[in-house]
Amino acid sequence: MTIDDLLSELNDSQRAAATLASQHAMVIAGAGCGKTKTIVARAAYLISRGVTPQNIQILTFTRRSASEVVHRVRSHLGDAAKGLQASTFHSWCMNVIRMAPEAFSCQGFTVIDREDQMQMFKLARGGIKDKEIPKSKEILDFYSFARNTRQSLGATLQKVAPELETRKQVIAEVMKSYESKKRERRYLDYDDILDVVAQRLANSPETRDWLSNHYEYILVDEMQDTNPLQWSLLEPLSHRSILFCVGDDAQSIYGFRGADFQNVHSFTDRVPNSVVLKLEENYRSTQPILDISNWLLDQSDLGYDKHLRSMRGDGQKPALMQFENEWEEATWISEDLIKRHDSGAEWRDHMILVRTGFAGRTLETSFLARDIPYTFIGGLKLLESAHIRDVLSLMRLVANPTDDLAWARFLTLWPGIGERTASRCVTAIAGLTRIEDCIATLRRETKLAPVIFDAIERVEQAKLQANHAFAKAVESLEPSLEEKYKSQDWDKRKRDFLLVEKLAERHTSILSFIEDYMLDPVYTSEVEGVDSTDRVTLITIHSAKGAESPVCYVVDVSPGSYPSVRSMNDPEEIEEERRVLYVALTRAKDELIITRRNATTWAKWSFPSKNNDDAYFFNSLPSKLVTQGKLGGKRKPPPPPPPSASGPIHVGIQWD
DNA sequence: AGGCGCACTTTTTTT
DNA sequence: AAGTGCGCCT
Repeated sequence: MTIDDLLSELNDSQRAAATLASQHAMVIAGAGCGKTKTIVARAAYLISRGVTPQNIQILTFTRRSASEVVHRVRSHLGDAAKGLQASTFHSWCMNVIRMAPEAFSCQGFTVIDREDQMQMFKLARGGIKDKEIPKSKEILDFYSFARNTRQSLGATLQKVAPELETRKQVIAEVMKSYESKKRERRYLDYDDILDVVAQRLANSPETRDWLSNHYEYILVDEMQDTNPLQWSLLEPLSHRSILFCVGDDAQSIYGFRGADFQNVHSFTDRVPNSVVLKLEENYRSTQPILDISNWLLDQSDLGYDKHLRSMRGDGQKPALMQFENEWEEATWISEDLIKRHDSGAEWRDHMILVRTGFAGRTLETSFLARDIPYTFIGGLKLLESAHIRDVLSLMRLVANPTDDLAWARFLTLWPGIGERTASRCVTAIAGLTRIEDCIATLRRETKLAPVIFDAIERVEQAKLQANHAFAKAVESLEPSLEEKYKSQDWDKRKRDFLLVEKLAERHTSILSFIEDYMLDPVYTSEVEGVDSTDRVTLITIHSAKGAESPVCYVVDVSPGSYPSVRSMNDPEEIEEERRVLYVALTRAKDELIITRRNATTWAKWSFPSKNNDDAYFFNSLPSKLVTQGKLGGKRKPPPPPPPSASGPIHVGIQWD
């Protein structure tokens, strides 16, 4: 296929965007208006005009969209597209750091995830007995929000938790302690990965020149969800590289991570000599699906100024189904899926959108019981599950002996060693950077069983090949792990080990393996039923950005859930909830099925003061926009009364 | 004192 | 699924 064929598939506005001359641009595009298509065409166009693929960096939100973009450009241009890079901000920065570890002073660092961070905050908070300071999870959220918005702690607290401003000093102490421990142990948290690069770009003209020389063009997808920290990566490069950003203010759903939906509007102020282009024709959905989505935005006081027009024309009205409770809802969805599959539909054409990972669990159970093949995106990630973390802890401490979170986890796997003993061992080896020194010290000063040292040494000998190291680690830990998980799906966990070993084949270094899968998650449910690729997608709305499906179920659109009871104090958060629902509704191509149920007892009970019904987005939903499903909540007939007593009962063994 | 098993609660959203 | 709290055992 030639570039002209590709361009002729676009409409005028898309083509104008894709073939824009060398100028910074912000493309504002509604849901389903061909954002990905335009980015693909832009990249292909640039390459066809002689730009070296290596000099184009595409930044997307998830690894799925990254690989999709590259795949599509390749399918149009073939080998000419070789070397084209698309990645998430995090994996991009990680690659940059790997290109020149010395320039960023990041040799031998271990990337840590949220759970590790929380563990550290827990330790940092531990010494303080004040009951009024927030939980470690909250402090972590404040910390990360402050860094992503590049605000001071004071400004952050004022914004997200004004009632805690008087506690600022204590909270600051906890954060300082976290930061110094993090440095000592050579950890990089998710925010560090971006910040390290951002700091160098800001302070080292040399680094800035070196990096901007790499990129003639930077293409950014989902611009509305980028935050100030991410902007501090783009801005310095924009002096030499040309930015091409695509986004939709109405789909901004990462405010909790510091994104501001206004940023697509302020683009021309922030970037001199830039243009704004708009894509307004929707090719994804039929008009009735867009009618309800448009209606939802119209209800907002914020003027989104969005009216999606379908190029596909009329279609089926969305269905709104009412249920008594979540089990009834899950059962109906499962049975509806089976009905569709029986009449010839493919599983893969169905997507179930949920607000929380937790909410997916009931559906998961229901699918498992009925043998409906599915993938759950946004659920538990393979490398985050307890048994894999156990094994990784041994690999981590070998790769970075100052990693005492790993030491603590590894040591407590052995019988007779609990938190206390482990922490004493960790103290004994504090500051030692060579694994041999750690082993020697522990042998001398503690009474750890020799098998423990054998385990470490065996992994040490295999550390130059990640999959071998993993296999050795599993081998040594298997007896302990079997004991620990024997009543908890041990067979399934055992299968996961083989899978992770396979994933590790592509990697030599342990640290690069861990980095990669930390930033590039594999979900636990992708692992099961590897045989079939025809599966239903169960997905959180936040993970569903950019995704689409012929048939979409949007689950639990009930009072108290949209907006969520937790957001009702803050008008900004309510608006974000509205956008979350908007994203969900606009994923559907042909059929949209919205389910809801009576407010959960949980919501009513834990937030009794809130009137869920007043804020509910569908309160004034015009009935002509949907087909009301028959009320699923038919009450069961009352059970028959128990029979009355009919004489004494004799129980016991039969005597002959 | 420290380890460990058991019952109980508790879930926003992600890199 | 994992965290917390409690009480028993070594």
